[in-house]
Amino acid sequence: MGRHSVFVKEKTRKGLWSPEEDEKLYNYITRFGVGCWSSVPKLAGLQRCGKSCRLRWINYLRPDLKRGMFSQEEEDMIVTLHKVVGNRWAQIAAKLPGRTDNEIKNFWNSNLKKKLIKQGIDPNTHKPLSENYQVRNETNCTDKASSLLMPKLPNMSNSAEIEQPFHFNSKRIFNSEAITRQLTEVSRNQLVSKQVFDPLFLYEFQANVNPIGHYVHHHNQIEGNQDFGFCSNFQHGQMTTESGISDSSTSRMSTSNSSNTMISHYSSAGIQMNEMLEWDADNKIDSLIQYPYVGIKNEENFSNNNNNNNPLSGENLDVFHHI
DNA sequence: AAAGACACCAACCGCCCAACC
DNA sequence: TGGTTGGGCGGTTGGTGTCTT
Repeated sequence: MGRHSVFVKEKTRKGLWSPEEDEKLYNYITRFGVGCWSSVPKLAGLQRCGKSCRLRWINYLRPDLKRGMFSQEEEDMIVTLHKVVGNRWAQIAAKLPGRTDNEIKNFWNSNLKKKLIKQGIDPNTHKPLSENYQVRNETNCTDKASSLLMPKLPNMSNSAEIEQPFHFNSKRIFNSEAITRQLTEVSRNQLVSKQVFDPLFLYEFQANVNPIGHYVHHHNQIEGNQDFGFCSNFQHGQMTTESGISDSSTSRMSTSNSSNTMISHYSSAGIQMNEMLEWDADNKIDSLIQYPYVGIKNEENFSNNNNNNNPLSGENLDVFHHI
């Protein structure tokens, strides 16, 4: 690892974290805070490198993590931001409270990328695929996303064919089909050129979902954020649902089936206009990312919600008792 | 029922950069 | 001023679960 000589000298564990390791790290950080990561493993009694501890904390143990499914706003937000900043996941994550760059990156690669391609949009350029396809064919481009998926693409000049979902895994396509059904050529263009939040769309979207199971998990996650992102049925490395099925793309539904459906859905995005406007890294983005949230009622402040929680409460530490 | 294919995601790797000495 | 260290980031990999054949 070159400069990170510590990792070579010390016997460091690799691979998945055990519940005991999680507990040690969690207890240490919540008690003493994040100082020098390189000293954390020793002080916390872990045989991990500091870098690994940092990653584990940031991507998994951190109390303010939202976890669970991405809401439609979050999806739109990611697409919109990616259009502007590209693969700068950290920048995108900074605008999505409770989400990590790694999480967003994975979600993009496993879900959004394909969704965009299905919509006839090149995920790299955010332009219609038909144009790029021609260019790529001419230049023999070996881009992974395009080259792998391109052979399956229908003729994008035929709008009727665009409506046909590709032959993805029948279960996993579940959400995507619902989305695709909603997306006429016009609406799809709107999605790209101007993000539009459509509650009805979401309502229909959810109508196909078993109200129990995956969904309940997410519901608890968002509205009952008292447990810092650890839900009561937390298991090591997994956020399980009542049906015992771990989260997957299949369960990426909007947030609530309660009477507060839309409200919690709105707030679940955890995005506020003032937060966006504070983003000085790329001012040109601001104008782009404001419109999806116009008119959105944000009754809860995700950040505040989290800040009000006590990270050292027994409830939070209780998560490890379930492991 | 079993094997292969596929999808997801946690974690690792390597590079970059800023801070420190 | 140059070397070292630590943190951050994006790309990639490998394990695991699920689906298809």
